[in-house]
Amino acid sequence: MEGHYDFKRIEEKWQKYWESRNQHKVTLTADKPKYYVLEMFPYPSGALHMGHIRNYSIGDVVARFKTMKGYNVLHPMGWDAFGMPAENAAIKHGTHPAQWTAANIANMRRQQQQLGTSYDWDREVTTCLPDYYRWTQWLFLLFYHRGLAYRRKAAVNWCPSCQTVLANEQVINGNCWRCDTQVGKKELEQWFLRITDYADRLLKDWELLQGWPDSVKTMQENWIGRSEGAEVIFPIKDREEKITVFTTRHDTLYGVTFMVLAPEHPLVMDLVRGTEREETVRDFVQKAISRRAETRNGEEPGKEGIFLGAYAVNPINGEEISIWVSDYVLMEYGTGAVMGVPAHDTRDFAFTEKYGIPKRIVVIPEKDAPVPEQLTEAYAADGFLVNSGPFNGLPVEEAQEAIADYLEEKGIGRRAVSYKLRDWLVSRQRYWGVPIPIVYCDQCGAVPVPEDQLPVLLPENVVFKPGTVSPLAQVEEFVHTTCPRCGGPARRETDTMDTFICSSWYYFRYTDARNAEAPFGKEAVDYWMPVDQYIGGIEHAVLHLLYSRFFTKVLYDVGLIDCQEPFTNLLTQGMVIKDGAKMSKSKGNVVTPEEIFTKYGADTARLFILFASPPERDLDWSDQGVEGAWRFLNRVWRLVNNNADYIKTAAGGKEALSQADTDLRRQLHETIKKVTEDIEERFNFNTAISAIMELVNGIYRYQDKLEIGEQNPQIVREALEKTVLLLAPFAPHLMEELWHVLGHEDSVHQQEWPAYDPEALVQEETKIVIQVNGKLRERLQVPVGIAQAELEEKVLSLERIRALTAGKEIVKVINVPGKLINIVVK
RNA sequence: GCCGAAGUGGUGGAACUGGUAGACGCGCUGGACUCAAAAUCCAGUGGAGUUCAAACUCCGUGUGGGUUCGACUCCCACCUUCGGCACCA
Repeated sequence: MEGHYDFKRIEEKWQKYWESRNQHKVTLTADKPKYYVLEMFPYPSGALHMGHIRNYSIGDVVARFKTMKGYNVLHPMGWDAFGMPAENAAIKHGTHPAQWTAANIANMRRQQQQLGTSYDWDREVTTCLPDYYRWTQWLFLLFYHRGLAYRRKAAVNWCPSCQTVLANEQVINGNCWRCDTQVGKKELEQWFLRITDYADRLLKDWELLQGWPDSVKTMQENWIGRSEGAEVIFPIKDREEKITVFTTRHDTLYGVTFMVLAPEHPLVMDLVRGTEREETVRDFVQKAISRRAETRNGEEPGKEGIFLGAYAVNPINGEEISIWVSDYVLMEYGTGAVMGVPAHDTRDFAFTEKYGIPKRIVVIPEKDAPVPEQLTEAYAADGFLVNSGPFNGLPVEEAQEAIADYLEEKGIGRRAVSYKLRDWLVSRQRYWGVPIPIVYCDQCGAVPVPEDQLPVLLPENVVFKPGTVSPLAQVEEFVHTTCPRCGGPARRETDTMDTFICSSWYYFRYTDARNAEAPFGKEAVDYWMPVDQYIGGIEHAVLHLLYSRFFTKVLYDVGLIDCQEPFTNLLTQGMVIKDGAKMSKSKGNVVTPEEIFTKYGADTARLFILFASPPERDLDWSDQGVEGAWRFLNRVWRLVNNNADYIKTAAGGKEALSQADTDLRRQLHETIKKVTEDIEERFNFNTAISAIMELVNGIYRYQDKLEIGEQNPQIVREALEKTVLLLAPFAPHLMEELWHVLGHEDSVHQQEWPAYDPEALVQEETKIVIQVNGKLRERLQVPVGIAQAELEEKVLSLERIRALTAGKEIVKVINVPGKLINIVVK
C-alpha cells in the first residue's frame, strides 16, 4: 500500500456515485421531521474563496449530521445573481452581464460540487432569471398594493462610482458598502419600502430568536434606534406657526433656553423672509447643507449656528426663547427641531458656550442639595428636579411621567416614540437588476403593471458605457409602452431594484423552487419554513438579515406564510485570515480553494477548516495545519485498510472482554457521546474532531500494545465502523470509501448516526483528586460505589496527606463525590 | 463617546454547571524502521528550581483588587485588540 490515499480518484468516484443515486434530492415528506439548513447564497463573483468554503463546510456537516439523525433535510444552494460587478465587467470587457454571470455560476457550482456539498440542485435558485425575478416583481407589487412601496422625492445617498443611490444600511462609515467610495447626497424621486412601519415588530420579536447571537440582535437594535419621549409644541411669538420638537428629556422642559432648527427645516426661511437677515441665513443654510454632504461620518462636526431673529414661547412657563438654525440638528430625525437644554445635554452645552446663550440647571444629583452656580459640563445623569415650578423635587423618572401627563392634558404636547431607522430606498439607476414593474402615464400617473403581464423582462440589447446613468432609460423599446389602465402612451420605470430585495425572499423559493404559478406553494412553505439553521457572515447583521425579517413579517401579514421570523437559529461565522489579516490580493496572503483541492483534496480542506477554530471565531489559515488534517485522514485510511481483512475473517462468537477491550469500548462510546453533543448543541466541530482524533490514537495504541491474538476483532470492528460513521459528515468522500472497504454496499451517509451505549460508559473505578487547601497533592483510584465516609477516611490515612496535615487542625473536608476531596487545614 | 466580542504555552486552540489549566493539532526534541532520505510508528515537550533517580516544590490563563475550601470561569476597577453605531435631541 502506498503512503497516502488517492484523494482525486476517491473524491470523483463518490461524487459520481451520489449523483447517480440522486442522493441529495429531497421531497416534502409530511410524516418525517424536517430540518432546513441554509448557507447564505453567494454573489457569483467568479470563484469561491476560503470564506465560502468555510460557510459551506459548516452547513454541510450540519446537513449530513441531521440526515443521519433521521431528519428530512432541506439543504439548497443558489445565486444572488444581480448586481454591479457584472455590469462593471460588461463596461470593461464587453461581455454581457448575463453571460458573465452564467459563466461564473457554472464555475462556482463546479467548485461547490468539488467540495462534496450535499445540495439538492433541483432546487437551485438564480435571482437574475425571469422565472425568479418575475416573483420578485410580483412581491414588489404586493408591497405596493398594501401601501408598503411608495415613491417620494428625498435627499438620498449617491455613490458617484457606482452611479446609483444607496439605502442607509448600505452606507458604511460614509462610504459605499460595495466599492468603498465616499457617498454624497442627491435630491431624487425614488422608490421606498416602508420598513419603518415594522420597526416595533422588528424590535419585539426577539423571543422568537433565542438562537441568534446577542451581537446581531444588539446591532439591529441600535440600527432601529427606538427612543421614547415626548413631542412638545412651541408657539412662535407674533406668528401663527408652531414648532414641534421631539425630546427624550421632557423632564428638563423648564431648562430650555433656546431652540434650534435643522438647516433643511421649512420654517427657517419662512421666519427670516423679508427681514434683513434673509440673505445671511440663506447663505448659512446652503453652506451647512453642502458641508454636510461633504463631511465624512466620524469627523468632528462643527456645531455652527445662526440666530433667526425670532422667538418661541416655552408652553410650560411662557418664557420667550431665541430660535436658531444649526447643522447639529438633523432634519431626518424626530421633527427636525430641538429644544435647547444646555445644562443637561452635552451638545446644547457646547452650542451655548459658543454663542453665549444662558443655561439653567433643572436637575441636580442629590435631593434638596444646593444648586451649583456654574457648570463645567452638561449634567445628563439621573437626579431630582429644581427650578421647575410644580415639579420641583420629583425624581427624573417620575417627572417625565408627570410632565407628559401635563402636556397631554393641556394639549401642548404628547408622548411620542422616535426611530433612527429610515424607510428602505430600493431604486437603483443600474441595468443589471430586477425592473421595477411600474409604468408612468400622463393621464393616470404611476400605474402598476398587471400581474398577468409579469415578468417585465430586462431587455438584452443594451449599450454599456462608463458613467452613463440608468442604461435602461436609453432602450427605447423598453421605455415606451402603453398604459395598462387607459391604453395611452406611457413610459416604463427605468430604475431597477436593490438586489437586497432579491435576497430577502430566496429562502422561501427554495421550498418550492419550480413553481410557475406562485412564488411558492403554501403547503411547501409551511412544511419547510422557518429555516432551522442559517449560516453566514456577520457583515449582513443589519442588511440582509434585517430586510429578510421585514419581508417575512409582511408575507405573514398577507397570509402567504405562517412564520413570523425566517431564521430560527443563526450562526455568524468568523473570517478566514492569514498572517493576521483578512485574505486579500493586495496583501498577497490569499490561499485559493483550487490549490488546496489540487494538493490535498476536499476532505482535507473541510477537516482543517472545521478543526482549526470554532465557527464563530476568526480562523487563522495555516499551511502546516492543513498538513496535519491531511496526515490524520491518512492515518484513518491506513487503520481501516490494515484491518479490513482481519475483522472480516475473524468474526467469531463473543468472548469475555479483556480490560483493554473494555477500555477501548468505553473510549469509543464516550467519543460518540461527545461528538454528538458537540455537533448538536454547540457546533463545536473543532472539539468533536479532536475527540475523534483521540479515539483513533486509542485504537492505534490498542493494536500497538496487544499481539494480534490478544485483540478482539469484534471490538476493533465496532470501533472502526463507528469512527467512520462519526467522521462521515466531516470527510464525506473518504468515509464513503472506507465504509465500502469495511464491506458495506450502501452509502455511509444514509446510515443511522451511532448512539452511545450507556453501559459501555460504566466504570468500576474512578480517580479522585485530593487537594490540601485547594492545592492538588494526590490522586487516588477508588471503586465507583465507595461510601463517602470510607473514602474520606482512606484519604486522610494516606501517607502523603498525613505528612501535609501533621500538626495542623483540619477545619473541614470538602467532598465533591466522584471527583475531588479538598482538606482545609489551619 | 456609546454598545458588543475577545485577551490562556513557541503556535491554532481545549477546559461544557466554580473542582486535575494547557485536550487535540502544529512546531520542536529523542528513538524505531532505512544504505540514506522521505513517509510512517513510538515517546517527550508551560516556566523556574531541588534530585543519581522516582518524585517533589514554587510560579503561571491581559493588569490590580475582591468573593470562595477552591476562580481561565463569578464580582469591582483598569489596560489592550477587534467589530458595530456615531451630533439620533
